[in-house]
Amino acid sequence: MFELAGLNPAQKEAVTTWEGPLLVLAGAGTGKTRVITYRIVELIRRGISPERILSVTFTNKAAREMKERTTSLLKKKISKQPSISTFHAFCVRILREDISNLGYPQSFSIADRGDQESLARQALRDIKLGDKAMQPGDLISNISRWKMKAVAPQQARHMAESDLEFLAALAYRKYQSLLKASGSVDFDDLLVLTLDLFRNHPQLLSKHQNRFDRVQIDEYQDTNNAQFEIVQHLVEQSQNLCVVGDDDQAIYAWRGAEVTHILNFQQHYPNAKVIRLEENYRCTRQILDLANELMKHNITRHEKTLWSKKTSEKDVRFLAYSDEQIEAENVVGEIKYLTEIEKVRPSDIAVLFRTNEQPRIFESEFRRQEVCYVLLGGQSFFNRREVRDMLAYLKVFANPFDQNSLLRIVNYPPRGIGASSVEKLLKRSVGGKKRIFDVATAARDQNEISAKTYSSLMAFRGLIDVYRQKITKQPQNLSAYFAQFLEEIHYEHEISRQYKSPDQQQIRKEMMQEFLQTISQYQARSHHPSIRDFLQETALTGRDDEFAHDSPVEESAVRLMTYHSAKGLEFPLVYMVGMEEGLLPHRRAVEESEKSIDEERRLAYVGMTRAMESLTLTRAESRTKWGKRRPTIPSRFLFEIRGEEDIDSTDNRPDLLAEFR
DNA sequence: AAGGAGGGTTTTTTT
DNA sequence: AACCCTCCTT
Repeated sequence: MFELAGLNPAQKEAVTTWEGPLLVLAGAGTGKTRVITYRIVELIRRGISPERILSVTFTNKAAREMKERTTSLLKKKISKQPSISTFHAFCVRILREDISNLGYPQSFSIADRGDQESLARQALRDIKLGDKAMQPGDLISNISRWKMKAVAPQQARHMAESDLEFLAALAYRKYQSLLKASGSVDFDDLLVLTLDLFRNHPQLLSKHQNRFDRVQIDEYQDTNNAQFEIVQHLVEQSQNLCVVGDDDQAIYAWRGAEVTHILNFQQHYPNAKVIRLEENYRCTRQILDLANELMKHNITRHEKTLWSKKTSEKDVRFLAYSDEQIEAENVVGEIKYLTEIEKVRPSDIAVLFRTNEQPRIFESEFRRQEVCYVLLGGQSFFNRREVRDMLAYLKVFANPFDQNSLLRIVNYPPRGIGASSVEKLLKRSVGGKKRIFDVATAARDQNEISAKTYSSLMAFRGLIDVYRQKITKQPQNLSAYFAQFLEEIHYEHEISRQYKSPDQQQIRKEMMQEFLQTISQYQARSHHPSIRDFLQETALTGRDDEFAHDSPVEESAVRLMTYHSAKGLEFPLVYMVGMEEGLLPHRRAVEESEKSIDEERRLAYVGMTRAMESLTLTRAESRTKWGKRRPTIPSRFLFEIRGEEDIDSTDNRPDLLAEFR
């Protein structure tokens, strides 16, 4: 037990409280990951069989690190492993076993964001609700909200209070039927279907209840209703639930997370014990004081007093530059100096921002000044056209009924299967229930498509089948076969043909190479590689940063990421850039409500409390957006942090804000 | 069917 | 500035 010697009394208590419900209110930097990890280790030492322990983390990265940490703490090798995974990955495991009870195929695939978007687009088109009235993204978030509240498409239609809502409900139905017809589930379905299983199949529920008798949930403040209920079902009998979180770091309300779950834990679990961790080991007092000051402006929260023993001579810095170009130049310039002259480790430095558009200018500045950087999180890689194409090909290989993906690539690169022919085939496919290949002969016989188109289509089907078979037979050659396939369809050639500028060509070919590399990396580490498994992994975890810390390049690279992706991480030096009204707090939050401002404030708090030694907040006095340069207003948070009036003149704030919109 | 020109729209955050 | 859609010509 001597490892526990390093823990403070509160931490020790949290680690050794094993029976019954436990709520650990752990402020930023108070060692909550440590507590969870030690709990797992102690439980195993106490004789609880590892596979009976379930620990749910928020990100894949956290799960990975927790696994590594537990194995190294245990010293002895154990034959069975505790279940440490994200919520979604946990649900996938359950569904792989039992989803057939819900009328889905055992081998369902997971629709990623790109799939969701094209399904939504198609649904909106079919409902004749143009992109003008509702963006695919809006439809997706509506659908997500419905699903989290367990509202079926039919119900949604009856509940609609406006025409737009009614049409959205129709689109929801269309979306869901297209999704199901392709044998896929989306992210929300993973939770909703698991809950469905638990609610309506008692014998399956008790199977899973008996499987786990210790359950831990990290970042509990960010659980949504479905997750909350799943957990409730799971621990119904044992009540051995430990949740850890911090209401001040709740930043996922927009995704359906409910802070009330952590705030009302004691009502939900009347026997709950509550332990507070309030000593911060991460930040210097200078940083922590300002962060606490900021949070005083949020009214509805658990009062807590975070304190730190760490001090430093360095103060938190507030810097303003004339525009975003100068801001980037200076921040990168300073980082260059720090890493090259002061020999600061680049991976100890993080640049944090609110939106995914912000890092662009920093990226080119890092490249120009030749400082190694890495852009973490974000789905930008998977939004690239080339990557989406290649994913679509893989999906067609993996799932012949994935019509959505097939449509994306059936004529790309162009092979003589035009839009109007596809349109006619689609009409015959009965809403995706039949494949376009299967209705092609009939369409040709009735002269709906030309003989030429027909033969291209059949040749394409043949090619797909050949490669599908090759890959199925020898999945260990996945990446080689796929590269060969791309060669055969002249994909790279198509890039050169389509993009005139050498710059564009190079970037796009690099994307293609990078994707191929992602496949080889997957193949190298997987014991039983398969397309389906690869796709599942990419859908659940995005691009694999998994081996980030192994690779020497990334080890020596400055970190760039959003506040959301920085959650749970820490860095000796942190730069928060673009501290302006409209960016942080984001414009949409400002337009919405006071509540959304509170969440933006928590976002700023999360950002500040990532910093261990040094924190710098910068802003640009003017910024170019949509091709227009506009003056900006300092973020209100800058004032709140330092006590209202401190900062430069703010007389014209309301007018400028109007102009910003 | 293919390719190009032109016009309009877009950017919150992600498992 | 990047992307998508639509329309027009070949």
